[in-house]
Amino acid sequence: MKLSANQTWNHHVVKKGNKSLVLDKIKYNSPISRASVASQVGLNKGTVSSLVNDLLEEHLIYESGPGESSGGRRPVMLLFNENAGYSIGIDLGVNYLLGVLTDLNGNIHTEKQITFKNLSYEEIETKLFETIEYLLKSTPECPHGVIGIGVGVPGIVDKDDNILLAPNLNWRNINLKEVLEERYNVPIIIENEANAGAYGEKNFGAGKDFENVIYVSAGIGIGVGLILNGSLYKGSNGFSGELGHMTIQAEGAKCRCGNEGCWELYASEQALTRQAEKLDIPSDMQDLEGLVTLAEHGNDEVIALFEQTGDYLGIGINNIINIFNPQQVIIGNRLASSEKWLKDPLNKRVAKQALWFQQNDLQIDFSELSTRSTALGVAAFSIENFLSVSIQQNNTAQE
Amino acid sequence: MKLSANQTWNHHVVKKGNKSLVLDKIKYNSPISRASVASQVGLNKGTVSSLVNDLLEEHLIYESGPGESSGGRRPVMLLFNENAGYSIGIDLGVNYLLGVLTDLNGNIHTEKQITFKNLSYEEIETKLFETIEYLLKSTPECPHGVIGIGVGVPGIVDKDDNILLAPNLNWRNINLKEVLEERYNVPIIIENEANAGAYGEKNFGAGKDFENVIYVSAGIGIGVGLILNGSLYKGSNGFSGELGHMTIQAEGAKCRCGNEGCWELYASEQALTRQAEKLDIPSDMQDLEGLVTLAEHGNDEVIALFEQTGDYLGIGINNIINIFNPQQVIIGNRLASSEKWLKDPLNKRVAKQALWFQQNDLQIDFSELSTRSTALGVAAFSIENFLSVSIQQNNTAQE
DNA sequence: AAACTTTGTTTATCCACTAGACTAACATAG
DNA sequence: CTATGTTAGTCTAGTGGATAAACAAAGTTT
Repeated sequence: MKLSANQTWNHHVVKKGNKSLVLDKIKYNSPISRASVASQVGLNKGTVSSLVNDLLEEHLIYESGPGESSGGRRPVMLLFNENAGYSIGIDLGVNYLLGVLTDLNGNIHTEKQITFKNLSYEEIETKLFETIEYLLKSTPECPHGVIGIGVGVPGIVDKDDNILLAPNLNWRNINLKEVLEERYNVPIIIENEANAGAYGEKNFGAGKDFENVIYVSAGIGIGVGLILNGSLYKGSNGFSGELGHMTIQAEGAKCRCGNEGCWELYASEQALTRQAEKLDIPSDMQDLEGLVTLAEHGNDEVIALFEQTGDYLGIGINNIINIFNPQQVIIGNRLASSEKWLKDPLNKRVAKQALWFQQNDLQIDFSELSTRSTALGVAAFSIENFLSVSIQQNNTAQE
Repeated sequence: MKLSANQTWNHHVVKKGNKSLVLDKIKYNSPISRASVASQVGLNKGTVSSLVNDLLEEHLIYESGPGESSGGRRPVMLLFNENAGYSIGIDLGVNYLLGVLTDLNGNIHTEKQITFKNLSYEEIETKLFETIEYLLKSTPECPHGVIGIGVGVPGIVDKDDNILLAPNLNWRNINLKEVLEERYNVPIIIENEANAGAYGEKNFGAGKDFENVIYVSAGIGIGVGLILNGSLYKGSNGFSGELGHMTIQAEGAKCRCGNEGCWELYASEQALTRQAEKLDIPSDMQDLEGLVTLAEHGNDEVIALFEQTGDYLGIGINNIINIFNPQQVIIGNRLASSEKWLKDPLNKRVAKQALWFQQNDLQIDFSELSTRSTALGVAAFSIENFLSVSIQQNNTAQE
């Protein structure tokens, strides 16, 4: 928990902080008794009892039957009520839309995916509404209902959740947040796809155990989500992580961004398919899915292409390691499906070039949530927000 | 203020937090009355009175005479007691040693610089002791004496303040912290030179007003200090910011680190002097100082060399902007002395290539503290540490 | 001089945490 | 089955620090 700027410290803050500690303890160590919470968190038994009662009233936790005795009175076990509310997360891709309805632990309750091509903003908006409403209808009865809707988009999102630019969708300056807020009247979060993916993996996927995680979203382009000291770093305007346009080849190929030698010209899906055009393969096999099929069938040229891409991925990841000294780098998004061929050349490049001391305690993994990282990530933002606000509000709402 | 892991919230924390708020208010807005502190910080008048009394007892602040009346009783003005203690900061360079004694506001009270060449570790240690003892002797009488010693080194420092590797000094695995702790019995901080420089500029120099500042220490090599969300980011083992070994030219020139095309091969002092060797200039003018002199005299070849270096600096800084979306990038260390010739090509490169939205609210500056960034930075670490610990201790020490 | 303002202290009250007593509910030994 | 010991959870009194409001001090304004 962190204090917002210019806020003073008082008993309110203390209670909120401790309540959050207790809730977290229960969430990640359930089932657990009040006594164990007290001794593990370091709070007094009475304090824990009182906070637990609050949390029970708010339906954020519940009591299950008595647990095993360890030589005395049997404890009442407490569990996090993952069904106290549900969160909607939407991954809005360039030619697909993936919506999930999750409980408060990120378990998927309903999932809906549609694909499309070359739709206008209005048409996509309609599809988005349909998806959200489908998910809303599928929400089970629960104390808090749908606690928020999050949308991950392949573009630049500023501090006020405005979509400044989504090149592959041809969007500019779109205030999707306001539209959704008016229509659904729940908290809305709009976030860059890579940031969301990073948050998804950090909360529910491969990054659960680490504090410094860099998520490389390798899709048509490359975006990067930065989890530093356990929380998402967004930069001063929300534009951090544009590592796709990091120069790895001075005086290299021209990029549409105006720069030369950008990483994503060498290591993205786009780079892969462009190279594939030069090969002697059927034109309907020149997309990622086609190339994967060909590689599965042992096409050496295509496999070499994947390996080259893996190598270039390694160059950028080596830079990432030097810059951030992370505990973990996760490769996600579309290219993660080609782990099989990317992994070895990537690891080889890093092993060869990364400074020796950087290679200790370093882990390079592929996405665990696969195509769901982003959708689960934005769902996680809402959940996080709900839990902290909920704890605050009920503090003041008490008579 | 941030809570350390696994700590609970109680009255103590509240008091510490508020005391810190009050002290900061006085420090950065002095002279200021109790009443103003209360209304500006948002605390009750009585609370402020009590906290101010604590701070007075600890000599961290003092009362000056009465201020101007604004229609009622005249206020008693409070000021931060910058002379409550002094901090020693040492910049241990490859061939020089700069020591400063500063007050708690980073004002330099005593300064001592020596230069040397090719000394062994033991010899440098002796020089270091001499400098420290000189500074200790020059410390004025004050309530808290010397509150800490910090040393900035040109190398890799791990989480435990061990100097893992300082290539240009030929040091490996040196525990300077322990040596100094035993000898001087005050808190010791060892920090990488770039991290310290970043902290120095953030606290006392060009970066005072910003929360996301990237400090590029362009010396023999390149190191980078990262101030993210107002505090120094060190990575999971303390090895962040090795941007000197960021690849900007895949398949480029070989670096001693084992990698190819590292930034510092193109944009450091080393890069500059290596290029200078190829020019037709006297060999005793081939170091940075000589090149500066030649450039001052209008040597076109040398000026072109500086400009090329500025351009390459721009490439890396463009990467930095894409990665961090900072409010400010500061170029410091030895190359900052050549601002005159580096600035334009650097800015041109960034203006041409950085994404348009990244260029808003972005400032690229050269060091304000010039050669003193690192020394002041390590001094600042001790000060920061002293003030927070001091506030804590006196909380418990009260009878 | 009287009335008003502003500063800073004091007092009473409130809130959340702690320590420790107490009650409840179990296990185990005899 | 009873006595004793152990663990879980609640209750009570006490404490620390914050707040609100009254009050005292020291001005200015009319």
